[in-house]
Amino acid sequence: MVKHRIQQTRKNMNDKLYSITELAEEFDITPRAIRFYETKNLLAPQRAGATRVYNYRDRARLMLVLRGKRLGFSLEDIKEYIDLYDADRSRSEQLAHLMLVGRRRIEELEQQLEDVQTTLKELRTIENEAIDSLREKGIDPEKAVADIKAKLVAETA
Amino acid sequence: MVKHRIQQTRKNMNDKLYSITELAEEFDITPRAIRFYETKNLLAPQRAGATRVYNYRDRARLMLVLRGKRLGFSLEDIKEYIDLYDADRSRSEQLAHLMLVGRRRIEELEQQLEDVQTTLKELRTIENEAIDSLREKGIDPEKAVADIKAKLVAETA
DNA sequence: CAACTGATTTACGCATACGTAAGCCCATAA
DNA sequence: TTATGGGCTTACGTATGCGTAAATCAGTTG
Repeated sequence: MVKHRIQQTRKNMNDKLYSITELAEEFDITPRAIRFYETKNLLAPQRAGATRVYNYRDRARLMLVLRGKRLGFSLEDIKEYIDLYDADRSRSEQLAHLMLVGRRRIEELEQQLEDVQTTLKELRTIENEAIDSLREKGIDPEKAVADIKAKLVAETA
Repeated sequence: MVKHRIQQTRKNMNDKLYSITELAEEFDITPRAIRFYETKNLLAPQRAGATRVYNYRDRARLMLVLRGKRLGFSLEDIKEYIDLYDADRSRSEQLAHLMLVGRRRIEELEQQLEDVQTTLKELRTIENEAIDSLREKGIDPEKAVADIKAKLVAETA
């Protein structure tokens, strides 16, 4: 029974449809951006008349796009990446192409992984040094940070 | 003696100066890009007359810029990051600010680390599936990839 | 039925990150 | 001395990734 309920739930999830603004609000982007991705062939939602209607697959693709953006890839690169998912797996030439393009991406990402780890180390070192310096001055680092933050917020207003 | 020689070597390394094209060629970018970074205050080489002369510190900064770019950061963000290195460590307010900005960057990079790892997993899965599919078809995956690669190179020419 | 909400297209605008001349200066090799 | 190889500045051009009207249209509400 429980299993059945879960199946139902998941089915409902997968059947769920989204408007462009729903997706925009969920991912904190503008409808304009979503439409722009469509012009770049990153999305292809159904239409109800002229109105775009997104299903869970469209939503998943959008999430891939946004992750790609966080990684600093261009929309063109992201398209190539998404195409890897949708690539025709029947022809062996396509499979080989998939491997080729995928491996290039993997190399890039391995470099990026290294860069991120290096930078994280550096930033944590800087942070720890700052904490030590503040303690030596008899200042509570956390309080100092909170104060600065409050001050910056105040300046914004 | 050996130590002395090492010192000498390092001293020579540190004293080494570079022209703009030398740096450009070393990092596979254009002199124009390097000059552009300077207009954005990411670099500030000495001048011999009008000619830019870069020392090892300038070179290190350039490397930081390029790593930031690989991470997908804007030049403005990169400047903020570099400024963390050069920040005034004497005033406690500066130290607190350093912590604040550094922590924001750390959060971003932790998200990015997660994204990179997730994407790498997905790509490796895709690659392995492609390899399996090709093997099932009695095709040597490595040869297939090499063939596709050669074909694409041929098309370019 | 008018007004309001939310969606669509078309189109111009804008910041980022350089590319690409164009024109000029300077040094060194032939 | 001429020319050839950098380097410099100024300035306009360009691709990417949307933002921002402006005008329109369909559906809902008072």
